[in-house]
Amino acid sequence: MTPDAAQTLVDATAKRPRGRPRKTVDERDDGNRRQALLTAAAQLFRRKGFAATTTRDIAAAAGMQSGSPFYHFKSKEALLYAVMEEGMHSALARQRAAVVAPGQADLPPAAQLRTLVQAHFDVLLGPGSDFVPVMLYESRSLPQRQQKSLGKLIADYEALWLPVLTALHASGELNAPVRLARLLILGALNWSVQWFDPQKGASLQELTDAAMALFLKTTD
Amino acid sequence: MTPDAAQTLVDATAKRPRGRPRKTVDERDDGNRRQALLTAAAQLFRRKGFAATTTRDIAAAAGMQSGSPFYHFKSKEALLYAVMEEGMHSALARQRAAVVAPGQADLPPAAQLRTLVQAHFDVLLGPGSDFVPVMLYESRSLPQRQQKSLGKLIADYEALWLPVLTALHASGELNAPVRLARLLILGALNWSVQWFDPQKGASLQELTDAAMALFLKTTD
DNA sequence: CCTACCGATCGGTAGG
DNA sequence: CCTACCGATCGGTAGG
Repeated sequence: MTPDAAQTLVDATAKRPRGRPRKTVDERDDGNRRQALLTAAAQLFRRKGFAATTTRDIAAAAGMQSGSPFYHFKSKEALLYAVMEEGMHSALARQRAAVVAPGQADLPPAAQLRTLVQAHFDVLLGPGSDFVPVMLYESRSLPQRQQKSLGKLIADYEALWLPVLTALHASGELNAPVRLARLLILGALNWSVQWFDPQKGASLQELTDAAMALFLKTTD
Repeated sequence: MTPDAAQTLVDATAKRPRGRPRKTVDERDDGNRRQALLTAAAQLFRRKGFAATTTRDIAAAAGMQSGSPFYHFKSKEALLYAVMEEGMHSALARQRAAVVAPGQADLPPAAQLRTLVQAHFDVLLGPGSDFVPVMLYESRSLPQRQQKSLGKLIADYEALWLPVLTALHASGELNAPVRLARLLILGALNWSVQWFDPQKGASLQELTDAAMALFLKTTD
């Protein structure tokens, strides 16, 4: 480093306002590193499971040293909870947007169900879809306290399905008790996480078609 | 201990035949301890997951010391594999017996499907049903080698469903591509492991009814 | 966010 | 199948 360069740095420091020091472009983004941890954790938790994933794995995947995740999260469990919460929030936002989209409420119930099913598949299997599958398959790794907390979000999510299924039941298109039907339907969709391979086989479109054909009586 | 009692013990030893010493009734049964380990492991793997379960947990649940499981199994993974294999073997035997039961082949396809569904629910949720759920939810914890080995049993199991679903598709009672239908149906059933509570709510009978009503078009 | 580290736990083994 | 133990790994922390 030349004396001039050093001088520049010192000058820059001298000109800084009080309080939290600014960082350079490369190091900026406070939330950036935290988000990198979340993404890495979601991916690893999904692939290997929570207990089999090391905080060191996660740190490495986010380009950090082994102790650094604990600067952002109090514990490994807190990281898991954050992953699940982000997953549920985005899934809820996604479905709510679909439900309140213009004209959606005027569609026949079968078409409304299709919207829910398609969005659900996308949340589970689409790009960047590691968060919700972790929520689905690792919730027992969470302390009961936080399981209850997530339970509210899950209840909200499931509540979106009930009016649609009730309407379909009333019209004779759905021929099973509504609450059991919801559990079975969501199970059929959730299980796709275990076998769906985006590289080969069916598209999400075909999957949605098959699910609709399976669950609903054709009334036309 | 009185001198007489000690004398009796010594005499008993003197009268024993050569070779492997006989054990008393309480300690007998070579395969007994192994089976106790399998049962304990299945239960713990199901409740806490494979990675979160300690071989010490399993040993304690079977009434052994921490190192003893390794007298019966080469490794923790070998224990997991044995649990899964036993689960698949019993499930296969169960379904095959149902399929070849007298008169079963003469039943209409819908009734045959009901038999498969009911037996599947019982394998997942009935008494002593920890083995297959472990197989379903922990297979990623197995080395690829053994995953492939289990894959054959799984393929055999799924093959039992195909002719029945094909017949239902032909008759118009099932309205979705057969292979996707099988994946979705088994998913709906398998997911019940996550929510079914035998203490409250529906019975396996009601569950089966709901599934049949959901999947099949009524043709009567 | 890194360096250096601790205490606990865990799968597995030797030797009986 | 038990006793006694080892080596490695892991979640987490102090101090900067």
